[in-house]
Amino acid sequence: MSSSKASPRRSTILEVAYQAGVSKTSVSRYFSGERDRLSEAMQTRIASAAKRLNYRPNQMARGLKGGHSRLIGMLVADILNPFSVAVMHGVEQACRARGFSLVVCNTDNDPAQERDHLALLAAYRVEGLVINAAGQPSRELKQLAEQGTPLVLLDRSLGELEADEVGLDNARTIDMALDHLSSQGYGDLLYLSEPTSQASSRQIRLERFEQQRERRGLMGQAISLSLDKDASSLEKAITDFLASPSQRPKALLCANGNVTLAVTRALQAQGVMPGTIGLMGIDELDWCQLVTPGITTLAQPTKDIGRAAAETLLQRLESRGEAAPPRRIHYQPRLLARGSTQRHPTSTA
Amino acid sequence: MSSSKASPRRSTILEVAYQAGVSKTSVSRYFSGERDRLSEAMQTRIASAAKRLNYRPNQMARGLKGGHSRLIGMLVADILNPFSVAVMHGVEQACRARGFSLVVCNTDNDPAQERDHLALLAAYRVEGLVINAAGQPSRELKQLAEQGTPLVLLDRSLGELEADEVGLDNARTIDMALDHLSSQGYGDLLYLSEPTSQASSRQIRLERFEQQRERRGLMGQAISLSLDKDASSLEKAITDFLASPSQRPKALLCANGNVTLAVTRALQAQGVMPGTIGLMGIDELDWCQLVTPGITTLAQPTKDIGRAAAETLLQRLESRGEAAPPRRIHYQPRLLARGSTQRHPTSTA
DNA sequence: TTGTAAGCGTTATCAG
DNA sequence: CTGATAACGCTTACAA
Repeated sequence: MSSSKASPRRSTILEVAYQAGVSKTSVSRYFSGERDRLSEAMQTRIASAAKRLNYRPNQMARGLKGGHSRLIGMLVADILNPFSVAVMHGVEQACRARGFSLVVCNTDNDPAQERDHLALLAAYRVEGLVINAAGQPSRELKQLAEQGTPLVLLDRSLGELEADEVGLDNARTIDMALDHLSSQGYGDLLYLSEPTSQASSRQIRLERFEQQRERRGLMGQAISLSLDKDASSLEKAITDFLASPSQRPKALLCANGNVTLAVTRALQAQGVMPGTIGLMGIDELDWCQLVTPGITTLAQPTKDIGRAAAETLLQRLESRGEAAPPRRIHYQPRLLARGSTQRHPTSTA
Repeated sequence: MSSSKASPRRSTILEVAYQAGVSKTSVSRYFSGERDRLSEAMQTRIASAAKRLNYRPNQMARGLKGGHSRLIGMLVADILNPFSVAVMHGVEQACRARGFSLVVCNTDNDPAQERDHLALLAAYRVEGLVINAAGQPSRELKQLAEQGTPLVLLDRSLGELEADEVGLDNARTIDMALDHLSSQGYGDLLYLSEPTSQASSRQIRLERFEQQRERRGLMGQAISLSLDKDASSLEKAITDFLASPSQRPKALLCANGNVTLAVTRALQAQGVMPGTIGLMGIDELDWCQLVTPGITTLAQPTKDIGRAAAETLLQRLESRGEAAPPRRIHYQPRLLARGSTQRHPTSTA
């Protein structure tokens, strides 16, 4: 005498067929976009039966039969980073527009989680992969690639793996930063980056900085450190830089949004007044215009990047086995010049 | 003469069984956590065959047979909101820890997208749903609920729908804000909210504000407006408030992180100096401590909320059909008092 | 401990 | 235009 009304089991194609007085096949056709091959009468009957039963085709069964999961997988290195979210947003919209669903997995920059998630995505037979993940291509990833799962690398490239890539033009970005800083009169620069071993884009930026700084005859150095640890190492790096003797105006260049945040905090913790030192960051953040006197940034076109990634992937998907060479798409950043790289006119006179 | 090496088709349980010289069933058992019921010898043979073939069970097939997708669906109203992401992060971790995978769908606060996504999640037979979405329960959602899919509402409650709820203690949150503001000497308050029709939590906060403001004999008012439109209406509201004659110190209270951002921008655009007016927000953001003189906030325990949501859901899942009454879990915020609600001592003398 | 066989809900193939 | 029927890859009684 259980009073709980048994949850009306999900209806199947068979039940719809029965109610409509037609065959499974016809119902299947109705829901697979082949309605034009059914008589008006039949269409109506199926429609009403389906509605009455609240029928939805079971994707699991569909995927099983046809091998089409209509799923795209995405690996995100750090979901708490607004940049990643913005890109993901773009990827998702593009996928949806083409009838694919996106399953996003966050790896927290942890190779173990990355492997787990890849296994999961493989188990669900995703048809393609957008990867923004740590370091070396894991065995899992290579296998997926070998098995013919198309993949596009986002913001990072994985040496051994030949795949499409979408991201920022990192070299050009550094050049733009250097252009701006030196045109503002800064001649002694400290480049601050997160550890480069995990991400190729970090490596490229750092190398380019060193190379171009030298070529342009600017002073300074580049260092990379982990932000997870206590802030002391970062603060020390900044203090040392500030204390070092130099004739030329000093500026800090932050390799990404995380660094910009950490540096801004460190500066504030040490009571360094804005204007004492130049400050510029790669990646635009909500608050960069807000904190006095405004932080100059190079903004990535996150939405474009996301959309491009998805579209590159879906194109591969459509032209299976055509073995086109890998595509590399690199976007230009946009300079948002603000007060943090404006030297005080008063001190110039 | 195609040179493309045909992508080695994904291997199946049958192939593994064949290679290992055993039956499908044994392989299935091996991968379903029933290894202890297999002889050592067999385990080894299966293991090596599986590895050799790089075999992974097909979740689609699994789900089809057993009805267990091991999938949890989550609807997020606005993925670009850091609060949502933080909560999502918590949900995801908790799900993963219990062997479930999370499929996140962003609705951009759009009922149409919400319906689409719900249909999708239903098609993939998710076993449970975490919902943080707009307005009225859609027909889709009701049907899912009726069909017995457990769901937990996050940060918002949906009138007609009886479901578990996890979120902030909104009334208490408003009270804490009022306590803090009045203890700091502010006596004329403007409460700024996004439109309340979509989200119950916004409604509760707004009503509570009006009620308590009056009860405490404070001056002021509450208004709600859309942030999407041009900033002018917000700026006007603030200007009017500032211009209105009043003997008592004025303060702005922002209903959530989005509002805090918009208000901070508006204040800056109008050149209103910090200290001229009090400022406080619900939701902590990366930059609140950064913008001078630091913005006072009430921080939500996002991770706890996310975890609680997932765990409530998974518990329901385990105790099917026990028809326990809905659970309501409400968390307390944490006050982070900063300069923006510190009245200038100098002006007090 | 191991294997056999019957589905799970769809789609694809082939007839009518 | 419509409908049987055989897969798809896996789990799960039921046997042995």
